[in-house]
Amino acid sequence: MLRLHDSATGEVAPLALREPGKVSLYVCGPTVYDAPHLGHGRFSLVFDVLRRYLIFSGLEVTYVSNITDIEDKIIERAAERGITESELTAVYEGVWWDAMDALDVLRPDETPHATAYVERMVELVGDLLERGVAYETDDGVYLSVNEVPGYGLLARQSLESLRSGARIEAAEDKRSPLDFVLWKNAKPGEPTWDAPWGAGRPGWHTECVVMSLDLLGDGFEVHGGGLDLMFPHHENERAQAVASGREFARHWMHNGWVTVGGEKMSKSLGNFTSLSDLIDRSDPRAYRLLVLRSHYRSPIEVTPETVAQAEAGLARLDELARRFDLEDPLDQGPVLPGAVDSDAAGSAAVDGLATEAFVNHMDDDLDTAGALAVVFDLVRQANSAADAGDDAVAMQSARTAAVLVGALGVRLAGSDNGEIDDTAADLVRRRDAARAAKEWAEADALRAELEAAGWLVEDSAEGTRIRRR
RNA sequence: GGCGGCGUGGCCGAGUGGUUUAGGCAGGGGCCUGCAAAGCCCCGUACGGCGGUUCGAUUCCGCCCGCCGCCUCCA
Repeated sequence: MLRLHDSATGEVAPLALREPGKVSLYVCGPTVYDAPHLGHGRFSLVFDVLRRYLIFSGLEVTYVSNITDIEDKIIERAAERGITESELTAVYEGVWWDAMDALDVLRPDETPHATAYVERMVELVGDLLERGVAYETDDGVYLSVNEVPGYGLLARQSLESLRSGARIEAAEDKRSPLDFVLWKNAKPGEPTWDAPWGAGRPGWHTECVVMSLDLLGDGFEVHGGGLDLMFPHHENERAQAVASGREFARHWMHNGWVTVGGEKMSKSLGNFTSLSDLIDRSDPRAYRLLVLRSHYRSPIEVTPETVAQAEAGLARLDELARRFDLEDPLDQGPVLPGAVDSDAAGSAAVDGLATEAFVNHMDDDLDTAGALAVVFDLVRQANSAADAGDDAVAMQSARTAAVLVGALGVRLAGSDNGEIDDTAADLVRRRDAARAAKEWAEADALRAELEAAGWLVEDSAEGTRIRRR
């Protein structure tokens, strides 16, 4: 059984299901006012891996991740560009999904948009006002954190210590500096929606509260996001839910930072910050492997060097797929638990011990680095057995490696050698002839020519093989 | 000020109270190869510092040093 770290308790605990066999995840998605950066990529990959692993474990998974399409920054950015908010968000939502597809992140089962849920948010705020836990000011409606049981749970600090650390000016009409806005009263030029207490727009990520509870129901299993969302973003979501008498998420998961030079990545740093840049400059699978190589709660360094290391690891996996002519495990979507005991190719079944080791690592709060080590051990075993002529063992290890790596969402680029054009094909023919005639100088020259054209050249019993590099 | 995280061999990065050990990348030696490439085999004996607990600590405890993060809208 999967055990996960819970940000609310700081402890690793078994995933508690509402209903046997089913699990629901809500992951805070992007605010679409700009292109995604590496941090967005990381959380998407982390929770995609979780989702795939839950499916691999045999659970029926419902995965919801929102698009926040109304927010201060959206309004500002749209105004700067002289376009409407919806024009702006349409553009960046498109960029978002392109990046997700490139990373092989599965589309969520539902992707609710904040603007489609404003009515429900109005109901929630109305309910909170009725219950007397929220109050109106000239600016809007605020939640009174003193009325919320356990406020500070995710910050893991008491209300008192939070209050003492508050660096904001004790604002306007707020009763407590920690009270936060649920509804912002209308300002000229801003999008507004009607509400009984006055037109305006939603405040503190009320959409996540409404959408998660609407789509997944009370007490859904996992709520996740980046570490920076823990407080105050998620704290405030929880506060709204709890204050309205609802049971919110059972587990809170937060992934660590992407760092650059040891510091939290920020938009002003480095040129590797854009997710699209990374995808363009490197094998998109490299980022997944990079994310997988470290624990999801640890910071990761994304540098040209670490990306290159990941690509080198990928090359090793691809080489395995090529050697054993393995199918891409992702071709049929997420890898299902049946993959480990089926015998689809009519070849040896998978390595049970290795699979068990893999599962043990993953069940331990997603020790993907350990799980990956199991996979690489299998790669070596497969090659080693094949070198020794033990094809049955080799095939079993290779198949197991493919299934397990597929369970993590890593695609194998086995047989895709790139299109071999006529010029290259001709060079290959001439090289084979030269080699047959033992004209080594000529063969070497032809190899150099192929390499200069971007081909990776390998000799084999069947003759010269080339593929794109 | 409050709260939290981290410091592992050239690099990245797991893990553990003690028998052999992560794993990847890079590097050295070897096998294979016409030469390569790929693959395989062998090699580095690492855990910030100082104490403590212990038969024994990188792993537990304390202190120190260094780095990083959160404390109102940042994944």
